[in-house]
Amino acid sequence: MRTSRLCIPDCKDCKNNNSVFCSLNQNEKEVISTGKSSNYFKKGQVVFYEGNHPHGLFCVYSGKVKISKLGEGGKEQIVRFAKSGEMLGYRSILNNEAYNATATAVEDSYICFLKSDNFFQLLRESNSLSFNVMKLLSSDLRSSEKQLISIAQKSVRERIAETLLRLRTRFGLDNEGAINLKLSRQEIGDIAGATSETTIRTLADFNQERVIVLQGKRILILDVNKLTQIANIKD
Amino acid sequence: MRTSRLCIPDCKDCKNNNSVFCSLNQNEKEVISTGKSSNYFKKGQVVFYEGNHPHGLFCVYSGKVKISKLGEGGKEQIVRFAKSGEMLGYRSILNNEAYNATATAVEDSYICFLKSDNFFQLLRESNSLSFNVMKLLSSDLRSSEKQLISIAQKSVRERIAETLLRLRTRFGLDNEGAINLKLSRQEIGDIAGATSETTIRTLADFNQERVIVLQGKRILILDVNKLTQIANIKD
DNA sequence: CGCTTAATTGAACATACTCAAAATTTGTGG
DNA sequence: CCACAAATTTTGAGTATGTTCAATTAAGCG
Repeated sequence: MRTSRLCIPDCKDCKNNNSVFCSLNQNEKEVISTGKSSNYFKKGQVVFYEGNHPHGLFCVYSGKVKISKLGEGGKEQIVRFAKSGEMLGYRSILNNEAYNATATAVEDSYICFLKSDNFFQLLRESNSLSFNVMKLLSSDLRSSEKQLISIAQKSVRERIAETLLRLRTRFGLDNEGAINLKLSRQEIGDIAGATSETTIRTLADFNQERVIVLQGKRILILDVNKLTQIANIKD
Repeated sequence: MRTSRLCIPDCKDCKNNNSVFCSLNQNEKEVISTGKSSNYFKKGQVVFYEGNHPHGLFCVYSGKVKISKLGEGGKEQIVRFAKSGEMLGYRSILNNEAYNATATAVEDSYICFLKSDNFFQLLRESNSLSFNVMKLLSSDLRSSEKQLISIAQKSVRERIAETLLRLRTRFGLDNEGAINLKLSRQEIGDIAGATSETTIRTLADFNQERVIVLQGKRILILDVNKLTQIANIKD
C-alpha cells in the first residue's frame, strides 16, 4: 500500500519550519535531499515496529503518527505523537538499538525517510543540529515524566480531562472548533491509561456536564476552564 | 550544613569512570577542574529544588541522590536516582529552564558542581561529549517510558517486585547480600506509585512468601527468579 | 531516656476493571 | 446506493485492587 517518490517538495523547500533541521544551511539541506525518500501511509498502517532494527529516521511531512509501546500483558500505551515536521525513530538510530516503540499512522500521512549515514554526517557537521536534538530529547523526557506522575497520582477522570486538553494544545482545532485529531475511545484510553469502557463512561460524563460535545470521534471542548479544573492542573 | 572544598581528588584523577566526561582529553578535563567546586550533603539534604533556576550542573562524586517531582496533590514521585559519576540538573542547563525536579541526598554524599559556562564550552569543543549527553538523555527517556507503562498497566504487587529488582540491578548488593540502598517504605512507594501502607503490606507478603527478607530498611532478595516472575517481566 | 519519626495493622470505602450483551457506526463489495 | 459484515461504542452488573483514615507499635536519635 505504500506509494513511493510522490510529489513532495524538495527538503530545501519544505514548509515544515518547526523541524530540528531548520537551522541547517542550504548545503546541509542538500545532504538531506539526496539521502531521503518519501512514502505514503494510510491511516492505521504501521511505519515501524517495536523491536525491529532501524536504518534511518523518519520525518512526518503531513499527517499524524502515534508512537506506542506494548506492556507485558499486550496492552498498548501511547507514549507520544508526531505531526508534520517532527522526527520519528531518531532515538534508536542514535543509540544503534532496536526501535523502542511502534509508530502507526493515525491519519493518512506522507512520511520522509532519511538514511542513518546522512543523519550522522549532519550531526557531525552541525553543532546546532546536535543541540536541537538534545533539546528535543529533553522535551520528550519532560513530557514523559509529567505523564508518569499524572498516571501515578491522578484519577482516570482527571487524566482523561488532561488528555483532552493536551490533544487540543498539541493539534489545535478544526474549522468547527473540534480537536483536530480523531481517535478511537480505545486510543484515548491508551493515552490516559484507562480501559475503553471507563474512557467511554468518562467522556459521556463530560458530555452530560456540558464540558464537551461528542459527535462520534469528533470532540468539541465547550468549557476549557472547567476541563482544566477537572484535570486538576495548576500551572 | 555544607562543607565546601573538601579533599576530593582533582577531576583529572576522578575514579568515576562511568561518567560522560570520560571521553575528554586532559586539556578539556582541566576546564572542569577550574570550573568546579565540591560540597558535602548529609542524608536528607536537598541539592536543588524543583522550580529554582540552575547555574550549573552537579555530578555525584560519592553517595546517592534521588530525583523526585511533586504531583498536584503534593505527593512525591521519584523519577530517577543518581550515583557516583552521574550528572544532575544538566537537562535544565541545556534548556535554560528551571529545575524540573528536586534532588535529595539519600545517603551522605560528596557532590561536585560545574558552572554552566564551562559545561557549554566543553559541549562546543567536544563532539563526543555532546554525543554522550544525547545517549544519556535517550537512556533516561527509555527508562521513563518503561516506568510509565509499568505504572499504567501493572498491579502494585508487580510494580513493587519490579522496583526491588531495579534497585538491585542499579545499586548492587552489600557485603551481606542486601540491596545496597536503604530507603523508607514511603520512598519505595514513591518509586512504584503506591502508598506507604500498600508498600508495607506488599513487602510483608514477599517476606512471608520467602522471596525477600526484611531487616528494617535492609532488604535481602532471596529468590530473584520468583521475584522476576511476580514482577511479570519477560525480557 | 524521652521524643519524634517511621512502620505496621485493621476496617471501611471507592475507583476503575472485567465480562457479557446490546446498539451503533464504519467499511466493503455488489 | 444499499446490504451485509466487521469493528467500535455503549450500557449494566459484579468484583477486586488499593486507598484512606485511625490507632498502635517499633525504631532512630539527641
